[in-house]
Amino acid sequence: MENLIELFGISDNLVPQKFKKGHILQSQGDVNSNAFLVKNGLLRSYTIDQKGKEHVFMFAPEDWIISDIESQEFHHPAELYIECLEDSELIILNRKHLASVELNSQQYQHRLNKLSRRIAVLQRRMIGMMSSTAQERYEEFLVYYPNLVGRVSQRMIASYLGITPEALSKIRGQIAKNS
Amino acid sequence: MENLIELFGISDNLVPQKFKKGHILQSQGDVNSNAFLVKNGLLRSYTIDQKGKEHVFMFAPEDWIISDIESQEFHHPAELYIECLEDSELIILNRKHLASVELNSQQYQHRLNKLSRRIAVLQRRMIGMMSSTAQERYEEFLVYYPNLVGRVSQRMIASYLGITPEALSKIRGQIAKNS
DNA sequence: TTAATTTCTTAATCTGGATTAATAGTTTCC
DNA sequence: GGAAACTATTAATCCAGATTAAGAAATTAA
Repeated sequence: MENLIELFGISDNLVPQKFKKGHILQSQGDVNSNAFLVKNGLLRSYTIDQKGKEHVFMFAPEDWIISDIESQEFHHPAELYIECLEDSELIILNRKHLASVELNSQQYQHRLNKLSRRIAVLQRRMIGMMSSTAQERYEEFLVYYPNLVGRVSQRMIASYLGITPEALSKIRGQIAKNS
Repeated sequence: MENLIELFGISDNLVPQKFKKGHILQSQGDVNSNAFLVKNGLLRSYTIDQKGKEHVFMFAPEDWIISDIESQEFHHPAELYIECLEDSELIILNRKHLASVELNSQQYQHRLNKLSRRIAVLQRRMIGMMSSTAQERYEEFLVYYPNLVGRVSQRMIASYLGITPEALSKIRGQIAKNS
């Protein structure tokens, strides 16, 4: 906990709050969106598009921070829902916490580092989306997030990969057969 | 120019350098990658995948900064090529410049803000990629980057959108017909 | 504990965009 | 200034993954 204060420069309201599986922490359109630090449990963010279809944007297991950056930093209505996939303990970081005035150089560097990593992940995912088949993306997912497999439904993995559950099921059948 | 110093905390080597259209500033695999601030001209970053196909990752017109964040921040070999699409004047920012020790709070905030915006753009693009048709993505591109249309070839717009030039040509034909 | 809902799978059919190919401009550059 | 190399377009064919449908297994709720 001290760690958090040191690294992020957050000094109060650090008591983790408990939420039940299925709880929606934030909805599309919300204007005062928060960031959530996962102490334990699992969250996901997702959108629902014009055609009513859900698309998982990211998963956040222990020690991850999840938020709709555009909404949080630039005060836009949130595009993303944020939902508990398991009973979770979370530290809620609102704009006030994150915009605390006096950070030291190390704390700023830490935040810059976190954001850079996020960009790197998105860059890799975007490139994968443009250049790899669904099967290749699934296999990469298994390598990058082995700890999420089994904890998250196939339906949601499919959604994260940008395909239907039926397509993922077929791919899994293929992989099982060829091995 | 003073502006740059103030905002970014970069104090030397600020002389812009000139490069010709077609010049490759950085290649996939390079280990000491830079960031490039475009004073004027136009750059793009792109990858070439296993199958030898090119995918445009981003365009950078005047006042944009372009880099392969993962390579630059985390010292990985670059995934992205960076190329001049027009004769350009650039300020090259190497790791030393960007890691300068003494930044003030405002300068840190400025950098955090820049990275957050980049994440917001990638988030929107990722969601669009998962939930919109090629035509919808093209129409959104026209709205978001009207100044790039005409300056960049159809081939590269198609690549940015994640489709072939033939598919984009068909879409353009459709749009022209229905209006 | 049973009923209702959700998840996963298999299979048939459909479709948006890829691939291949051919033609007509444009640029580039000896 | 002319050949070679790219760019854009149209059209025919193809295919990865979507859609639709239906049944079996697992979860949730009452």
